[in-house]
Amino acid sequence: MYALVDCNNFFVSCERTLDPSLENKPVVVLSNNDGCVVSRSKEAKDLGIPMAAPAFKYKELFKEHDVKCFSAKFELYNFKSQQVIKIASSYVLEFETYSIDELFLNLTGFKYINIYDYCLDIRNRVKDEADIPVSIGIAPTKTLCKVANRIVKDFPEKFNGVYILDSPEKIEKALKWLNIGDVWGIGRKLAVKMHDNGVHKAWDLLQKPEIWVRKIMGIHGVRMINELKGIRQLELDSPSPKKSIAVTRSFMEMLTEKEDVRERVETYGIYCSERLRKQNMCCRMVTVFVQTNRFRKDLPEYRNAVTQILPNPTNSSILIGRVVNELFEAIFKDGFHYKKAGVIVNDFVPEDQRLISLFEEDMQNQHLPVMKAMDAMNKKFGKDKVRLGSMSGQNTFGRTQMSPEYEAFLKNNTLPEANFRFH
DNA sequence: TCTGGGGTCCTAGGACCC
DNA sequence: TCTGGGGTCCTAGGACCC
Repeated sequence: MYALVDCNNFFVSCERTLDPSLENKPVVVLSNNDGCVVSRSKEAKDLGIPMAAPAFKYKELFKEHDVKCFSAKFELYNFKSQQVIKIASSYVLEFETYSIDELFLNLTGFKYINIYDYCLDIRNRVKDEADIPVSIGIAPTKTLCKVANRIVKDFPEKFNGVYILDSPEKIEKALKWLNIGDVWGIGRKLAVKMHDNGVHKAWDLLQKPEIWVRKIMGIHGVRMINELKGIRQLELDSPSPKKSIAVTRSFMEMLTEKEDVRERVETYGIYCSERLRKQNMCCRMVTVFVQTNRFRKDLPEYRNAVTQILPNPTNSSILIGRVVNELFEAIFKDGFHYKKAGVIVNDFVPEDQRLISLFEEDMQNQHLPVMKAMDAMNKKFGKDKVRLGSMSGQNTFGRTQMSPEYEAFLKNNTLPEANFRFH
């Protein structure tokens, strides 16, 4: 059996650890620029605030019900996440950190202990020591663990935070209850296709011929039906090195000046380079994209992206900045209101295993010592304290005022390196 | 006025090779 | 004039996840 430990309303729960008076009140956490709702307390969900709701549309509702809003504080969330992982994973020999607020535990071989009590103990200790409430779903496959977790969350008073989904009877009952759109791996598009074909509950999918599933969903679908039947298709993964790094942001205000957008894009390129160096990796491909505000139908729309393959792999901010600049020149057009831009790097090679083109000058090794020195200084004195001339160093997105509790938190905690897919 | 960010994997189709 | 077939590799785009 596997267990899925899932933090309840994770970002909101983190906020509550700083300010316990938020308990039992509606609370939301907002994305960068305070644009969207990315985490909601139960009370906020009950008010009908959907996930990813644009904050501006709900201003009135927030006011009316005194919903507490917070800007995202990723340093805090990472720190709390590490605490939860450390406690929960200490109970097993093998685990997988699935995301910032979820981890799978391998309970295989736990024959002679009561799994329910064991997991209840995990839950209580995480609550006591990290002050984060979690739900635990236990089942023979990862996909069924997700289902079990869903059941825990939907019937809180019934299950006390832990539910085991093991017998065929329980599984059948659960799948006849679960909407197809709530199955792990069914997104919005697939849910529509399912409904069009009379598949409304998870159970309905199991009644479809495999050929059909294969055609509609590809290889995912076949894996999914087996997982739902309790036949394991997905193992626990060990952390794999990243295959791409992206820095993309919406701008607070729309930008029309070429130089303003250029400065942003170059800065994103430099951030990508820094993150590459942190992993001692070089990239062979750089992509730059720019786009206008897709919601403003009254303004002309434009979006474009372009990719370049580098002759020599690099992680030098200077070299990547230069490429970003060229690519930016290739796609930027005057006369548009730009809202978002980004830089993505991929196709990685370790710093010490680079293959160099015979014909192209290779500056990587000359730059590297300077770059590493810059990184060291920024680590010591603070982000962007030492930077290239092309960066303005201005903060690019707004944040609400930091609370005294958070200031104190930042001061008192050495923050671990993030190694997650963020939500 | 105001609408997130960062990832992974799969597939179809084109280019190219023999 | 008529012009095969199979394989690989790469890429763009689409789907999903949190």
